[in-house]
Amino acid sequence: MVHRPGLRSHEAGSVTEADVDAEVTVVGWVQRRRDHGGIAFLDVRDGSGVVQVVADPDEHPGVGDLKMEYCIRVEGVVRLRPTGTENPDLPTGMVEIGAGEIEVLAPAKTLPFMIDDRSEVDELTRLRYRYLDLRRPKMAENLRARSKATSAIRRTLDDLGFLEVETPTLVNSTPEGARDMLVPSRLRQGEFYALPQSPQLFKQLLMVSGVERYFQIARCYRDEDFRADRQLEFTQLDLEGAFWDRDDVLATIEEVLMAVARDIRGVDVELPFKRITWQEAMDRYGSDKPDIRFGMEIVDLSDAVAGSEFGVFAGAIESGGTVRGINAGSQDWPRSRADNMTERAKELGAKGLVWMVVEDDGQLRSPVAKFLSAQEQSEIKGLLGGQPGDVLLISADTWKTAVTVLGGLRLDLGRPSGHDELAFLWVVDFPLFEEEDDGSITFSHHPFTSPASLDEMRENPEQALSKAYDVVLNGVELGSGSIRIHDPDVQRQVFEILGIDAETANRRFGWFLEALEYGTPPHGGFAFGIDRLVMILQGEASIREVIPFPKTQTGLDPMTEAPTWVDDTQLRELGIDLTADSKLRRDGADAGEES
RNA sequence: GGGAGCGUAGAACAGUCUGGAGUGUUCGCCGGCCUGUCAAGCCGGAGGUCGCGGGUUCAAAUCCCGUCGUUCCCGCCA
Repeated sequence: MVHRPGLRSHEAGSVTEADVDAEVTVVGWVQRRRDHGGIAFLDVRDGSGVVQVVADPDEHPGVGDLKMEYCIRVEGVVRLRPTGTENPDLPTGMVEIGAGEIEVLAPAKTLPFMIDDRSEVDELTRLRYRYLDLRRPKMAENLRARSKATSAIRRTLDDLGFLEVETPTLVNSTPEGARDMLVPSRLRQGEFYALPQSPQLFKQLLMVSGVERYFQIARCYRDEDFRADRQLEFTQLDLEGAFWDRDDVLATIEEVLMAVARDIRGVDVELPFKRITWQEAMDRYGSDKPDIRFGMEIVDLSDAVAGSEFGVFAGAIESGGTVRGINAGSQDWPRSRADNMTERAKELGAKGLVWMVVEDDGQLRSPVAKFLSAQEQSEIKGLLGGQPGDVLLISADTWKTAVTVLGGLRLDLGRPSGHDELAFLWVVDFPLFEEEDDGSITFSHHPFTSPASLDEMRENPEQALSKAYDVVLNGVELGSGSIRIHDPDVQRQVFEILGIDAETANRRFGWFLEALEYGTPPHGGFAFGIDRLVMILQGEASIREVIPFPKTQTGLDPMTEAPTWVDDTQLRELGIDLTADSKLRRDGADAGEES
């Protein structure tokens, strides 16, 4: 099947010197009009690029009416631009089209904002007119990149013999993990579906079903607060393989990610990706998703200050905590900056922050210097490699808080702003469980993750490792996976450790436990966020830039104004009553719209 | 749930700290001129509920309180 040209003979961006003297028809939007009175230039843009059309106003008296973003069709003859007027910045810059016939296919209203990459427009306005925003070259390129990503994923997995299988998007709600997006049932009043947070259990069922290699480009939903890299709905590559162990999963994901990076960036990522254990990631970078594009690693200073007279240091160590530091390098360090960093440290959970500046003479300038012996100061400086001008930041706290705080400050102070470099990283050997604030135990990945060792899980669950792994790109968690539990008895034990008693487990997951009873192959898989991946590959700071129609931080689509109120008839069918407060606001909003 | 920033013409901003007539810049829009531009240029013009409500004041875009919207962050996100 060939590409059908439709109304055009040539794509605007593909007209070249080879087409000189050819009669061509191009269609597209008027990017710019430069009207010199006796001659007028039109930049005509379609999906492929821009070509210059030259019109004589005597022959085309209407050319002056062609405003920006008018949709037009131009017939004409391709010719070389006169010497000296070529535009080397444009792929079509050697040629132009001498206009024969110009037809307005559709006029355009005055634009709410300029369709170019130069103007920075408020995001609310962009989203209200997203269809215009998507015409901007950068956004059009982001759409294409996204398509390339899914295409590379499908091609790679198809080659590897994977089956693309769709799983339901109306599923059971589960109270664990993220808040579910709920959908009320009409046929079963009072009951609710949930939109899936991931196809987790269905893909495991597919392993039981004999689908040995499954994938799906799956829309997933989590009803949690927004961030620059979080929306209510997002798209994941979800995959699973039977008779697999960890390295089979990692190698497959590496193949996929390499293919996507190659298709979008044109670079070959080095395989295999680096690997780091969770413990090492936390110790060195204070994060389970380290950005390894820069150093500024966390250093353990506990031994150097164990006997210190400085109560903050000594106290932390005596109570089982630790003292850690980073060398933030050469920084301007006025009092205000120091205060800001201290505030930030507190925001990240610290009680305070010790800062030191290495002076030209090697002395440490710090509010706490007077509490530290010369030897302690010297050891701190030595361990952190402090050179004159360097700022040293030290946190004394529990291990978790100390490394997390320094990890956060490290990102604030050292993280590269762009995404030119692609630093993929596997984080492996995650803990199986983690402790909640109330002391209870919860899973760190999800409750279907296989423990690394059954004995360890039973005897020492707090320390037990899991067969879970994350892939990280430039400090962003792209996704995670694990080898799953395929033995129903092990699964029941994990539920029990999590405080889910047998009766509850059977009620909620009995159907799944039963499925595991029928010869379930060992299996494992992975899921990564396509939005986040494309965001980084495109050098964007927010996933909204690579999602065609995203929502604002309060879950609003400014264009369609979703979500909207529904009337009582609809609610009655669903057996749902609004609270008095919601009703008031709804009826107030309705009245407001009518007036 | 909490913290911070922002909200002034169709767009992006300056003006707000230190109150004094809606004062200004760039782009767009309207009209005119212009035969080689490519973010064309030149001349002229229109366009404002300073988010909204309240307060202080002789006087509020500016100060105070509240509220709405938006962005970023903390919590949250298996």
